[in-house]
Amino acid sequence: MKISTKVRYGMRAMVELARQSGDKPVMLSVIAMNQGLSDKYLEQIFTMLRTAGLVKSVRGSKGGYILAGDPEKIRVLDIFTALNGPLELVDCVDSQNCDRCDNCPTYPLWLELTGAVKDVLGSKTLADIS
Amino acid sequence: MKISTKVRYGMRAMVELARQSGDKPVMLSVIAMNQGLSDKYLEQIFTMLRTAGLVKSVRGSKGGYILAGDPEKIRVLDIFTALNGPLELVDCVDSQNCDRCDNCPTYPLWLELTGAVKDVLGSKTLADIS
DNA sequence: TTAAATCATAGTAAAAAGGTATGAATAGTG
DNA sequence: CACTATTCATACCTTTTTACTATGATTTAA
Repeated sequence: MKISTKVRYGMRAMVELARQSGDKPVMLSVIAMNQGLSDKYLEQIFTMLRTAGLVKSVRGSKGGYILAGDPEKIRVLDIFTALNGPLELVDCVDSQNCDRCDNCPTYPLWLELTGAVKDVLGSKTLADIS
Repeated sequence: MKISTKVRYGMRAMVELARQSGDKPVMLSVIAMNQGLSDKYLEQIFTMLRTAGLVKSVRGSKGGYILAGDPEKIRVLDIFTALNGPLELVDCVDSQNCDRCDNCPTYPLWLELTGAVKDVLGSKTLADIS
């Protein structure tokens, strides 16, 4: 059970974006350079962040990315799920696709655990960690 | 970020073992049957549980496994780490093997998150979920 | 028109997950 | 003692996921 590089890299990139918070877009190559990441891999990550509506892109020369809103309004949980997919530590937690779900002794445990993670991530914004 | 089948299967198996709590050892084939799991895969899982000192084995005919202690004394966290490996959501949390650790904005986040998970798992015993 | 950026899609090598298979070692039972 | 039932040890295998890399199209400022 590990946090993927997409989430880790993307989170760091978002913090950097928040710190650079001007009206001018920031190029991926700059972020990649500062954070020691691959340009191309970061591109994939930012495609996900854009699809999730967390950043806006400016195409063409002098383009780049900007936060889609104030860092205070962007929840860490939303960044996480954009890059990780839905936060469910076990498949049966969100989608009940297990036939022994209703008398499974461990189900409540996984539910509580997922809830604990969601609480931590959901209570913080990008501003909190920047 | 998902919980592995080893942890999930193993946790269920431990609950079953706790419920069958007699002085007689329980055969793996019985647990595998009841829980709908593969015998051979369960064997691997119980090897890990035994190595971690959570169960004791009785070899030979009429053999099987017994809990190494009272369900009240066996922490869910210990079962988890026996099957998952050390609980660190990110490598740098326990072993500081990242050179940007000290001025990494996301490090405290992953630390807190790992702590939250550890709190939930550490505060429960096998008796609590059985 | 050109250069600099994002966008889109495909490919790929390594690791991890999730098992199976084979046989040895051990111990109760007739 | 021989037989059977169990765990123990190891090796193997297939699929999925992870973590990228590559290629080229599209867009836009200058």
